[in-house]
Amino acid sequence: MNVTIKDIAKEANVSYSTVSKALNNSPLVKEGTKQKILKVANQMGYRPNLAAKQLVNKKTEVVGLIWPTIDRIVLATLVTNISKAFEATRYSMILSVDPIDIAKETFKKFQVDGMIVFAESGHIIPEDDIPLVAYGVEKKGNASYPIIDANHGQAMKQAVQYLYDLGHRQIAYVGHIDTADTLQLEKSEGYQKGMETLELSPVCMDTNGLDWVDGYTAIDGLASLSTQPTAIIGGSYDISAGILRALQERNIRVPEDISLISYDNIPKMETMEVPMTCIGVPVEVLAEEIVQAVIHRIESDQPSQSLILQPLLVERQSTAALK
Amino acid sequence: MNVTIKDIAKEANVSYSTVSKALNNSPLVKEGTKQKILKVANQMGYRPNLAAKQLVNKKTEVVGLIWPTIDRIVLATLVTNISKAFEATRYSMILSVDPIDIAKETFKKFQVDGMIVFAESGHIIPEDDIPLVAYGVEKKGNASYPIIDANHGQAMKQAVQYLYDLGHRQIAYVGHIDTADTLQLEKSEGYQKGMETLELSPVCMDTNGLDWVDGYTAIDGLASLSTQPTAIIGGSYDISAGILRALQERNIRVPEDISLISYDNIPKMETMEVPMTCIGVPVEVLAEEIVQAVIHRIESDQPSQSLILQPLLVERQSTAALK
DNA sequence: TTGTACGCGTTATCAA
DNA sequence: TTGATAACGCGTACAA
Repeated sequence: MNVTIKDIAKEANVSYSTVSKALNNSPLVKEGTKQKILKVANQMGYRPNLAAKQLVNKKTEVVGLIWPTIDRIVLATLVTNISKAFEATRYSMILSVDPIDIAKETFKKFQVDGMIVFAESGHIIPEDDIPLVAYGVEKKGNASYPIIDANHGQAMKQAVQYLYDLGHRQIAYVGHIDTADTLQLEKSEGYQKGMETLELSPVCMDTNGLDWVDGYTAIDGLASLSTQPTAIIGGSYDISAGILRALQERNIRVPEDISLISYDNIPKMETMEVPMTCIGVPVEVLAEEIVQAVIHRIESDQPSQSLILQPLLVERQSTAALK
Repeated sequence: MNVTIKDIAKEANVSYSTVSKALNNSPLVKEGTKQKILKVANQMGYRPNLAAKQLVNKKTEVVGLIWPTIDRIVLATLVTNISKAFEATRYSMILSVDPIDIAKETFKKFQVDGMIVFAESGHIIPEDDIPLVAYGVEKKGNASYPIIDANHGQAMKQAVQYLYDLGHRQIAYVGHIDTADTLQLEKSEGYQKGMETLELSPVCMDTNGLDWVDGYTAIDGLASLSTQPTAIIGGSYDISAGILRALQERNIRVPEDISLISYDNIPKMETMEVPMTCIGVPVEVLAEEIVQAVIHRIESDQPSQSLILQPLLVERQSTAALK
């Protein structure tokens, strides 16, 4: 049997409503008694009963995160960061790896206050009464919920400009190009626009996938290019890791022979064999924005805005000025 | 505002206690009224309030799964399968990716009925009042909770025997050998014992890691072996995928030139470039056993037993009899 | 400043 | 077979 506020009341010789007030830090109770009650509660190992609270408040202070594509590991870092970001709030987060519909049912059962959804690009989620925020979904038509996403195109343009400023003119993009995945398309298009703006001719190497091995094997095509690039932009962490390895095996030094910059701004970039210069919305920022967005949506009546976050370039040792 | 049993009672002209009975399919209510009530409830879109139920029952019918090492993707398949396995029960599952201690706190707050923990090998989890089942943790001393695990050593012996029966005598093991990870050690030791039993001399190739690339690069050492293996046992899915690719790039055909069998019994093995013969506890079985174990622990007073599950060999096209 | 009493939505016990 | 009522643990208006 768990200890309740009544038990505490008995122990502290006060009524249980006073205990309730004290525990909720109400100004309606004298500081002295408050302290005494808090102390007793602590000693007895009191834990509030969420169910009872919820029954009264009609609030759970829980947000559900729906992550149906658990096998796409890229998002794991983001999930971890979102989870951390919630620690600073009064909300807790629970996770479901079920398909969206099933997960929504489960979360409704739990009466979560809000939901975050990671969905495939272009996919619209039917929204019902529970506040919902989506991450990385293309805004087709008018979704009724806010969408948080990174500005992938802008990131690519910025990467091109950065390399340009270092003196590079032969800049290749290695990523998944021939795909229906709008996220990937935004990246390759951003790269191309960036190149055109600077009057450079784009060189794309298609990885035909998003895994390490795809970046690794794409470099096989390097030799057959008519002009050798002095800098490469990798489309994602995994791809860039594969690229880096492939270059090293060919004794092409990074950054002395080729500069390499990667999309995705995550801590792992720091600890690669060659610490990687990268571009993208820092994953902590992304997490924080997503968390703030759901909370805002839950607590405010004003409609929440969709949000496109701007990328940040972090310079490390994989890029250098052209000699 | 959600519809409650009282609303239904009013609508159906019965008392709300009758509604409660009807909804719980109690035999204490006439079939006719039961049907009527069910129909009304359905029409009104009734959803039971979990919090209220929980307040009375002291049960949430929720199990929490703690998965702190979210970045080790191997477990993703298992998580998905466990989630599916729960669908057939009256329990729901929620997930936390926080460190064990924090996750336990969160789950206690939710008053989950039980927990499943994926922990690092050799790590003992302090258990408190709430039923707990661990997966894949070495039983050091006497943990107070049951541990479900696969018999990795046995799996390796079985793999060796299988290849032996196909006529192979030069059987190499490619996996992470020089490590403190007891899971990996059990595998390599199982292999060695299996070889010794058949009076064959073991040949180990250390991958120094568990990723795709580790299997891929380990094959670099193949040429320098004094005797070429006719069969290889890969230590995990990722490793074997790397091995397969490396072999193909060297124009070594699987299974014509070398037979390849992999540890890990997961559906993905089926869809590899060469459908992979594999050994291990089928992930669906593992999931089912884990789910049954928690539920048993929750619902029965008898102490639950730890469980070592036996592997199953699935023959596909990556292995063949020695010509 | 503290205590009393009620209600949240449900189950369970007992009386009708 | 049905209905009234207490209880679960907590928050809160209202009374003391």
